[in-house]
Amino acid sequence: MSSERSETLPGPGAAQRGQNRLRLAILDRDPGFMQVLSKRLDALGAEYRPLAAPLGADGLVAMRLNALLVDLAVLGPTGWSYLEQVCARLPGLAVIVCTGPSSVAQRVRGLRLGADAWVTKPCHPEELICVIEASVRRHRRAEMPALEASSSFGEITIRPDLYQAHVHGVSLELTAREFEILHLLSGSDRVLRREEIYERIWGYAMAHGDRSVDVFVRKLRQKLRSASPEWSYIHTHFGVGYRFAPERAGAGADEPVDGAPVLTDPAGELVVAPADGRSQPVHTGVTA
Amino acid sequence: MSSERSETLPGPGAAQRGQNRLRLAILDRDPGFMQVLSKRLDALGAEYRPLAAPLGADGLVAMRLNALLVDLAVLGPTGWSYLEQVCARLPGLAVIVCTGPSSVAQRVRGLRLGADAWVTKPCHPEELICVIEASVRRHRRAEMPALEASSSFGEITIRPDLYQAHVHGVSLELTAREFEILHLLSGSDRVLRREEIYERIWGYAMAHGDRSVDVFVRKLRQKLRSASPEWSYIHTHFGVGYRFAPERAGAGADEPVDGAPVLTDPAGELVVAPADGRSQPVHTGVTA
DNA sequence: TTGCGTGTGAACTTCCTGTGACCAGACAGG
DNA sequence: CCTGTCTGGTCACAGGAAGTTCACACGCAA
Repeated sequence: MSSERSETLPGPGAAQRGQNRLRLAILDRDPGFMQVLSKRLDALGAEYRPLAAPLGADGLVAMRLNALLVDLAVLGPTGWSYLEQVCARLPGLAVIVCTGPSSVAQRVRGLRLGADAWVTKPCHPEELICVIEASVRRHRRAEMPALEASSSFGEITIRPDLYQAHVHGVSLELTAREFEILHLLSGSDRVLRREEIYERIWGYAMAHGDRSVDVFVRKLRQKLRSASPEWSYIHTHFGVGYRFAPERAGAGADEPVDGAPVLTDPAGELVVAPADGRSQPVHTGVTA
Repeated sequence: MSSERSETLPGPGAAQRGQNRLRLAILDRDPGFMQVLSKRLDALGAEYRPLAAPLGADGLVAMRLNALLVDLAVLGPTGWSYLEQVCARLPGLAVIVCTGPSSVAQRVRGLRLGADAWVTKPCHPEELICVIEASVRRHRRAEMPALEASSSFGEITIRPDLYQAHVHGVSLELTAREFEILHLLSGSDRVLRREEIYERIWGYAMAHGDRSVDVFVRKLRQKLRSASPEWSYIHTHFGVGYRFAPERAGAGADEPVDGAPVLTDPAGELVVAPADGRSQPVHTGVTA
C-alpha cells in the first residue's frame, strides 16, 4: 500500500493509517462531469460512488461517508427538502452543492439549509475537489473519535482510543511507544524494515546501528507472550525486519512442558486466519 | 497568553458565554464593501472588527474569533504565507478568503493552505455572510451538542447549563477553564492527548512545552479529590494524555483508615459502571 | 567455521508529569 | 481612579517512568 501520509508530524500518534481517505457519494447526472471528476478522485485515492437517485439519510449513514456532492438540478423541486433533511440528520457529513447557474437567493437558501459549500457549474474539477476537501477537513476536526476503530488479532485487541492493547479484557500495560509500534505493525500486512518502523514512529531517520526498534520489539514480545502464551504475533525476518501476524504458537513444543500441555494441534487451522498470504511459512526466528 | 476575555459575561455563573454569536475579524480595504457588510453584520447581531493590517496568530487568538475574513489583495505576495500560518496555528478558526478575480490555481492554493472557503468579489453580502456562517457552523458543531444535558459520573454531576460541577448538590467551585476541561474530558471516553485538549479548549495549537493543561488537570484533581475522595476521575496515560473515567479510589487502600471505613469491596463492581468498556483497568499513573 | 544480525538483560539518560510558588491582567467595590 | 481578589498562565524543582545504549550470547547464512 502506498500509505501516502503527507503528514510531516514527527510527534506520536504518527502511526495512524490512511484513515484520512475521502469517502464521497455523488448525486449527479452529467456523464462528462462525472468522468472528469472520477479521474481526479482516482488520482487522489479517494473512494467515491455515484448515486442514481437521492438516497435516504439511513442509506447514507450506512455508507460511512465523509462527504456528499449533489447537483440540485437532479432533484428538482424536492431538492431543497432533501438537502435540509440530509443536513439535519447527518450533521457530520460535508454536503457540497454543485449545480448550474443559480440566483443569490438560491445559494443563500442552500447554505442556510446546511450545505457546506455551493459551487457553480461549470467549474474546474480540481477546485471542486479542494472545496470538498476543505469541508471534510473542517468536519473531521469535530469527528475524530470515529476514526479509531479497535481491532483484534488472535487473542489481542488493539484499542487506539485507549492507546492500549488487551487480552481477554486485561491490559497489556504497554507504554506509549510500545503501543505505537504494535499498532503500526498490526496495521501492515507485510514485513516492515527497521528503518521504516523507526521513521514512522520516531518521525525521523534511524541512526545507523540504532537498536531501539529491536529492544521495543523484545519488550512487546515479552508482554504479548505473558498475556497470550499460545500465540506468536511478531515474526522476525532475518536481515529484513519484522512482520505482524497472529499464529498459534510453537507447534514443535520445544518448551519443557510446565503443566498445561500445549494444545498441540499440528497443522490446526488458524483461529483467525488473516485472509490471504500473510501466513507464508517464513523461517521465523524467535517470536512472540 | 493574554487571557483577555472581552466577553459580555452577564452573571457570576457566567452560564453560556455568547458562544453563538459570530465573532469576526475582517482584513479588507474596500470602504464600500466594508460598509455594506457592516450593515448586514449589525442586523445579524454579529461582533466584528476591521483589521487595518494583518494581525499575528497570537493577536487573533486574543480576539477569540470564530472567523476571519480576508482579502488576499491587501496582503500582497505575503498573503499566502500569512494564510498558511494562520490556518496552521488556529485550526479552529474559520478562514474565508474574499478577494477579486483569481485563477483556479490561486483558489486551489488558498483552499489547500487551509482556507475554508473562497468567495470572489464582487459578491452579494448576504451570500458571503452565509458562507461565513456555514464555515463557522461546522466548527461549532463540535462544541455545541452537550451544552445542555447535565450528566453524572461517579459522585459528580456536570452541569453545562451552570458551567459548574457538583457533588451531592454542592458546587466544586470550578473556574470557567477548569469546567471546560472537565466537561471536555467527561464527554469523551478515550484518551485525549494534551494537544487535543488544548486545541479544543483554547482554540488554537498548543505551543511546545506548554504545561497549562497539566496545571489545570492538577487543579481539577485537587477539587475533585477534596469533594469526592473515594473516587478517581482523571487518569494519566504516560506519554499520551489524560482520560476521564470514574473509578473507586485506591483499592489497595494504602491509606491509614481515617475514620469512615471505606466500603472495601475488593474487586467489587463499580457503582456506576458507565455503560460499556470505559472501565478497563489501564495502567493508571497518579489519578484523582 | 566465520561473520553478522538479532535476542537479552541491565545500566544509564532523558524527559514527562505532579507540585507549589509566583506573576500579571481582569473584575468588583469603594 | 485606585485597590483587593481572583483566575489564568508560567516557572523551576523533584521523583520516576520510559527510552536508549551497551556488552554479551545465540543462531542463521555463507
